[in-house]
Amino acid sequence: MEEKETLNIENSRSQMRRGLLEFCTLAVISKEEMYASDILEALKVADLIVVEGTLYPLLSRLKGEGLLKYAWVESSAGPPRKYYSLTPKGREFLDKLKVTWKALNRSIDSLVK
Amino acid sequence: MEEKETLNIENSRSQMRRGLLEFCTLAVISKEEMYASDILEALKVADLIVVEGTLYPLLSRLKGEGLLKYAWVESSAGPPRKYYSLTPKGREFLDKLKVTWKALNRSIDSLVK
DNA sequence: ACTTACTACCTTGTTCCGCAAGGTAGTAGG
DNA sequence: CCTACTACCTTGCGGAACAAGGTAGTAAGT
Repeated sequence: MEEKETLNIENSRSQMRRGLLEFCTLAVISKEEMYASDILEALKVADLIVVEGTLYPLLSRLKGEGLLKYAWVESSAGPPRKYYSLTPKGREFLDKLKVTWKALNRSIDSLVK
Repeated sequence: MEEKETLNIENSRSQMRRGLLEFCTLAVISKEEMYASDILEALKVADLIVVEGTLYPLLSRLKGEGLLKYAWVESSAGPPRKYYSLTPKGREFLDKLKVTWKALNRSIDSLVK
């Protein structure tokens, strides 16, 4: 029963990352059109572990909300890929999230300092 | 169907705050013993909206994990209050979360910049 | 040309957690 | 004594991350 404790910090870390995924996903796509594997890689480099089962539904949701669009692009090796990019609405949304992020940052720093 | 969009940014903001609540709650309690209303107030001041229905289960969970303890203190006006404080284990845990927070911060800044 | 490996898409079921709403009980004041 | 207030807590719901599993197109070896 006590070995849960070592897992616990990991759980808390996941919780922290949670909710930032949407923001980060939009942020990486805003720099460059990407398909799912690119996005996973970009997030992984920034230590934000995500798995396919999380990303695909997220991308679908963001597309459904009109924040993202995609284009099929044939790959030289393998099946075709969906390359995602931001819609104008997606860019506006990302800008708002950036503001939110900055504010949240200040709030938390004031609590933690 | 389209009026969801105005709600959407609020939803995303909540998602961002999510996962940071545990961290912030421990952080405010670490500065000073507090009971639930104090904690709610402290978080509200930092623009982290939380409600009772969120906080009570969280406090119970953290107590169950041995990160918090509490002492009953009689109030001059009203029912007695549970004043929470961090256990030694809670302090260690909070320190780890601070490190996590800093790292997360850097990661996200690198994605967003 | 057929089988194997690989890549890329997506779905299902579980679990966790925040939240809205509602519920209990002790204290104080008219 | 009864109404208002404060402080505790629980229940039911919904959203989202994740693990695991599933489909299908392409390529490469024999």
